[in-house]
Order: sequence, then C-alpha cells, then structure tokens
Amino acid sequence: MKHHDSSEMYLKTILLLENNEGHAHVKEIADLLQVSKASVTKAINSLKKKDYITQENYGPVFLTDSGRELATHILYKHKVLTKYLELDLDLSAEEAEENACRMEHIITDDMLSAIEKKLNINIKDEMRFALEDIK
Amino acid sequence: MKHHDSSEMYLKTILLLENNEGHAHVKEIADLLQVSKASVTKAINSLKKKDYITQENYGPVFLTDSGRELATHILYKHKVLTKYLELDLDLSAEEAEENACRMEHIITDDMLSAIEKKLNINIKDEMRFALEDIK
DNA sequence: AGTAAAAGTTAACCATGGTAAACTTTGCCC
DNA sequence: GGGCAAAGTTTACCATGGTTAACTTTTACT
Repeated sequence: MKHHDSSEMYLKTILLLENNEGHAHVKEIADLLQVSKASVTKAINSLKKKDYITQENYGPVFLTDSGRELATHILYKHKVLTKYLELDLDLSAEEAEENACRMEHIITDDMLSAIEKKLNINIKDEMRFALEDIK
Repeated sequence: MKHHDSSEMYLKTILLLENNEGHAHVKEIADLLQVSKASVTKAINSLKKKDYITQENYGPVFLTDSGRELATHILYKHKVLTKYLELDLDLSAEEAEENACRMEHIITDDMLSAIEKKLNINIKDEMRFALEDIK
C-alpha cells in the first residue's frame, strides 16, 4: 500500500506559479498549498534529488525539463478530469475541481485515455492555466 | 495535506472475509491485502480504538455495527464506481476494478450521488460481494 | 500429554509528510 | 551602511503505515 505522493501537488503548484507569476518562491508555494514553509523546503529537497527542479540556496525554484513535463502532464490530467466531471456527471465547477484534484494522482493511463476519447477534444491545445486550478 | 487512509482497505477486507468465510483472521487479511501480519495487527489496534472492530487477543476480528456500516458503504462505493467505469467509460472489468479501488476512498459524496443518478440503479439491493472485490 | 507448526503479537526500525521554533540569509528603507 | 522584516532553512519533533525478526499463544497431530 503506497502513501499519498504529495510531490505531484508541489510540481503542479510550481508550474502554475512559473506560468502565472514568472517565478516560484517558497512562500508562494506554501501559501497556495496551505502548508508551512518548512514543508516546502523539505519537498524542494526531495524534488531536487529527483532532478525535477533546480534551486540555489535562498532563491526561487525552477522546473527542469523533466519536471516541467511531469507537472504539465498532471495539470493536463486535472483539466481533462474537471471537464469530464462537469460535462458527464453534471458536477458544479467547484465539485468537479475538488474531485479532479483528488483523482489526478491516482487514475490509470487507460482511464485517462478513455476519458479523452469520450470528451473527444484535445485540451492540450488550450493549455493556459490559472492559479485557481490548485486546491 | 492528508495521507492515504488505509483503514478503509482493512475494513472492506474484513467485511468481505466475514461475509464470505464467516470470520476474519489476521493471516487472511494479510494475504488478501498483501501486507505483513505485523501490519495487520497494527491496523487492528487502530480500528479497535475507533470502535470499528472487536477482537480478543489472538482471536479473529469482528466488525462492530458502526464498522460494518462504514465497510458496507465503502464496498457499495466500490461497486457503483466499478459499474460506472465499465458502462460509461468502457473500461475492462480489470481496469474498472483497479480504478474503483483507488477512487472509492477519495471521491466526494456529491460525486457518488451524481454517479448513482447516472446509473439510475440501486446497487444496494444486490449487495452480495465476492472476495475478488479487493485488489 | 508433548511437541512442532501456524497464527498472532511485539519490538525496533524505515520512509513519508507534516509541524513549530529557532536560526540564517536577503532585501529594503531610512 | 545599519538595521529590521521578510523569506528561507534547519532542527527536533509527531503520526501514519509499512517492514523484519524474535517472541508468545494456539492448534493440531501422534
């Protein structure tokens, strides 16, 4: 039984901050995810070890290519799931967001493909994300 | 950020064992969930504290009323999700099972209601579960 | 009844992911 | 440029949930 992988939430948040603010600072990440700065520093160290981000001491965080790729994929899943839950299950925007956020880390690739097929859209083309996408 | 709640998996497994075998022993739970007996003993102690199960030392485990209620609800969610994923997303039985198992612990009540509405069935009436429902 | 195997528990350990409090570094402003 | 506040880090801690190894209890067989 695996534990929840919180690193995906951090990556997603960093991507959104880079895209929207141009930089991802510890404080901003902590505020968005509602965790302490100490938790962010810990997560950063773990992500650095996996080469998903770079950071010089006391400076902001930057996604590496592979980090950006992963983060983008998670955000993509989030978008697809949100749309799907709204269109197919008639969930409100908030409910869809909430459930997408919980599901994006756990669904199988096959399930994602099935949803893409059902939506019959390519959300990749309209990938512009807002900060509210985190929750 | 909360960690994964594994207690739901234990409750579900105990319910299935009670229903199918008439008893839930540590060894059986460990085998089904593929964890060590030590992990099961730990989980049992935690579930006892929450009054979801009873157990005398070295004996089998029994669900309390509230434990059975919770376990039944989780199993119900699992069934509903599995059916939904099969019917609505055309997932194979295995893929549906796998994703239902991951989703049953995290979806909101509103999402469950939406799925029930969409399926327009009352699975509660046909609640007879098999051991394969765990995964 | 004696004993060996199976079942269950305990102890010591590991990793993850969170915290508060104390500390260091940075940046800004007078 | 001195000093203070904000930002970032480190330290020491907590809980969960897993492990192996060693121990205890129960069961089952001859």
